[in-house]
Amino acid sequence: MPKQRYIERYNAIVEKVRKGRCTLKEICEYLSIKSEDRDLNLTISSRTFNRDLDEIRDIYGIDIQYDRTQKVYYIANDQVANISNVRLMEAFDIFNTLKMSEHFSDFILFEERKPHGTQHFYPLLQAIKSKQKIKIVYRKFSEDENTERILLPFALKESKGRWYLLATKINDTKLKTYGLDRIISLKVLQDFFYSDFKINIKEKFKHSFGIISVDEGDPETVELSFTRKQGEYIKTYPLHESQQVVFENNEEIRVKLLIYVTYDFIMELLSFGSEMKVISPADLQEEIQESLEEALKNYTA
DNA sequence: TATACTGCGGAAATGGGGTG
DNA sequence: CACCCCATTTCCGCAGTATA
Repeated sequence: MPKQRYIERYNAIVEKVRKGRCTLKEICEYLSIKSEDRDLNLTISSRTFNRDLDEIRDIYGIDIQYDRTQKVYYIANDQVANISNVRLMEAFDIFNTLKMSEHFSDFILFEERKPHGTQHFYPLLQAIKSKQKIKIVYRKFSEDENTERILLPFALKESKGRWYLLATKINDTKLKTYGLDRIISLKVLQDFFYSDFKINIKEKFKHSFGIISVDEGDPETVELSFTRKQGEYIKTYPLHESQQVVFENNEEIRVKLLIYVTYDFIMELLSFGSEMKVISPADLQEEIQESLEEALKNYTA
């Protein structure tokens, strides 16, 4: 897979242009410096450079434009593009590092987090971009047998260090999530689809915690009280994008979320143990309480 | 008019699969 | 496992086009 070289190049170009406006010459110089650093050859002709700009626009959504009057390249839509794209680039970087690691495996020891499924990352991205159907062999979380299915891919989503494919089955409008690490094999079909129903992925997941998508009901306002120590941590790594600090003193930090109360969210809450208390809503409070009491029974009985 | 962009053909590199 | 063949990917350079 010779993908890794040009993805590094994309990253290097974006890195450079992000730092400030620059001329083509400066970008080329930057690329040759990078080449020496990484012992690669990233230098390219202007033709390839232009193709790269198209690709970067396509994949990252970063629009690099040329300003004729000043003869410089710059990022046109940086304010919108920023966060999610940096994230995406990080993902690509990790993906590449993992790829590269095969060469260095004796010298660099990666955390054994099982990056299974990342090999499907790029083909999936291609399929999503060009709206091609895919055929996958999938091993369900709960079952042992593998099933084959044809899907219409829509998006990739990251949650807790894992990647998921959001896709629908044929003749079905319900969006499902598939863990990339549970996709045994993947084939991109030469069969294109037209999505006649609009799925607004971002909107759909705006109020969900992880990867469980909710089709019915409304998100709820959840208020949580953390101990000072845990609260500081939560402030730096918010549970959810809607998280707001409503109150804090020396003992506790309270935050508010607007979120679908799903199974995985509850599990997350339980993992805080005594460091966290649910303030509202009442039924969630009860549920957590019951779970903890159940857990306690395992030791007192 | 100078500079940047684009389309296209072909060369080189890469990877998969088959064969002995 | 080494080797070769073929398909695909990636890239370059040319030549023509667009833009200020």
